[in-house]
Amino acid sequence: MEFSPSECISARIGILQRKINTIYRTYLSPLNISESQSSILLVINKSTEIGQSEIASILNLERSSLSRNMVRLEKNGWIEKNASYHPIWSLSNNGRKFMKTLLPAWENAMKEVDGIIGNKGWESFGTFEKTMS
Amino acid sequence: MEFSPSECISARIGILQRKINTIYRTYLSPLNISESQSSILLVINKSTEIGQSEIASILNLERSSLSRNMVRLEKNGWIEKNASYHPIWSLSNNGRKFMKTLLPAWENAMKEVDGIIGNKGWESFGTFEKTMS
DNA sequence: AATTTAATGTTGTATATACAACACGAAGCT
DNA sequence: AGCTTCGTGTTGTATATACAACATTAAATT
Repeated sequence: MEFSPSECISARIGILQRKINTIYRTYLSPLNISESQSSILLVINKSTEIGQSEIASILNLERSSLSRNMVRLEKNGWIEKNASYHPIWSLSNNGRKFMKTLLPAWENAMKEVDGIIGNKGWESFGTFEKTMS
Repeated sequence: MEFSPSECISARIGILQRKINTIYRTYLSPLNISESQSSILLVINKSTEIGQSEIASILNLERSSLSRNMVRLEKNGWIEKNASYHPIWSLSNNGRKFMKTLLPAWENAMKEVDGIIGNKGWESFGTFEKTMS
């Protein structure tokens, strides 16, 4: 037996993500936005205009998963598309306004994580991430 | 601005988990079991007998989330409990049999991840994990 | 230009997850 | 003993995710 079950990388990374997302939710839920939706907004905000498949590629999300996220974000009035099929997405006016409250909340979540993991955490995570890319 | 949005730890760890789970699924789905359910079976298998709240604590799962996972695992016939409330769980005969096919499949998933991340990946992940515990 | 093929988006179905609210049971307290 | 409190388990509701199947558009081939 080469590996011990307690080493299970999938279980371990799942535990870590649940811990991190719990922290994020304390900052994001007052704004009525989830971590997943926040991630997508950050991607759109960075690119100004971006195709749906490119968002899926960046976040490694299955097409159908992203499709449903986009419906939710659009329903919340934060994003808009230029066509019904193969849409190019951008933030709506409302969405740009919303980013002004989202970004500070997101920064606070990042700061709390930073206070826990420290430089050592950032560095080791970055090293691990590179081995997966 | 202290952090750049592209550094978002929650988004990044989500991407990594989706990548890893995709690998796991190629090995586990032929056995008709999900990664989450597999993780729980590994925990029960290790402890022989274990309370539900302890499983939740080990995997950092919300009570209600675990509750539904247990229903699914029980429905699949892999686990059994000694009481209807505050149950102590253990593998069923069927479950013990199933572990003989699950463990090799799980090992293959681990080996594929190992081939990607290598020693550097394991070490950096372990370092990161410690900063979160 | 018409047809075929590939890429992309959505819908059906199932699992996974969390929070809130509720239910139950075990200790403690009086 | 009766009541209260706390820990624990389940159910209601919403979001998140993936795969399969289908729909639609774009691209390529003839």
